[in-house]
Amino acid sequence: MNISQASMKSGLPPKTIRYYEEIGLLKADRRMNGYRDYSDRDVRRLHFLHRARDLGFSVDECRQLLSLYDDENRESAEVKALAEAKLQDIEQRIAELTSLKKALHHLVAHCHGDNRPDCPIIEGLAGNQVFCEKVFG
Amino acid sequence: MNISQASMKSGLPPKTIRYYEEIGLLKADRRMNGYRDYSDRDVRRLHFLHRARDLGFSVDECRQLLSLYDDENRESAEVKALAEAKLQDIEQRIAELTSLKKALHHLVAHCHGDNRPDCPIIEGLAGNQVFCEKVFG
DNA sequence: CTTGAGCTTCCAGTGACAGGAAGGTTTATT
DNA sequence: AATAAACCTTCCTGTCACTGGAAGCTCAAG
Repeated sequence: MNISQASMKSGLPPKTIRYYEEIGLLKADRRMNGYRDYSDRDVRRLHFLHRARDLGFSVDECRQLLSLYDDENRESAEVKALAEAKLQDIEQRIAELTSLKKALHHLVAHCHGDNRPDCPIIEGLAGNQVFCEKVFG
Repeated sequence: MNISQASMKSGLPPKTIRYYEEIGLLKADRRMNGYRDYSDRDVRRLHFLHRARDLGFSVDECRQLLSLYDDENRESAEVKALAEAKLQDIEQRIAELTSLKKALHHLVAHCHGDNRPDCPIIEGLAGNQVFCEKVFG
């Protein structure tokens, strides 16, 4: 099937599919006319990539996952290790964002938000000690 | 002072400071020899940028914040609006990551992780309906 | 036969820098 | 005074994972 069919079935834009081919992630057969030709198996693998990317795996991690996907003799422990590492990444990012959120929330909560110029958010960003102590405790 | 002094005081790498100048965020005076020359005020503004970036504001948002920082007649409501929008962004990102985490955690939890090849993570990524229903309920 | 959709490749741009090369300046040591 | 080390400059490239667009094929329909 043509690339647009593969795109619809896998959920990946054609541009992305070509890009994956360019970086050697998933190469397609070619027809006489030069058009790419995707099999059902290709589509399954594209779909797999789509979901793995959506789950936060980098393209390089997807490369590993795909080779495990293709490997009939894989050990599930290897897959699990990858997934657990990614889980840790995600938890780390959540923790970082949560502390950002807290800090910003503190600042926002202390800003009266009217037409006067004095603003604890600006002071907080400036690193004004007095304001920071007031705001962050 | 030279760029490395400004770097140490503001916490931004020299490369970043030059980049900020290149994109018109904060331009520095020049000495006879072509070296950049930073005042204490410049350092305060660099420091401000550093904290704003750390709090998750994009460079363009930092541009707005910096002009508000410089504006003696700013209205704190304007700053607050920016900060609240950013707060929403952050909450959105946390929500997305949290749902990622859930999905991945489900997959990981159901993988026995031994030397056998059958693996709910791989099946889940492949979109295998049977496995997905088992794993995600 | 023409029109329009679909396919191809290639080039440029995104955000926010980081790394490194080539070369000028300043400072410290010998 | 010579030299070496450290610091500064600009410019170019690379990162990550695409996205947009241009120029030029091919294909299906009317």
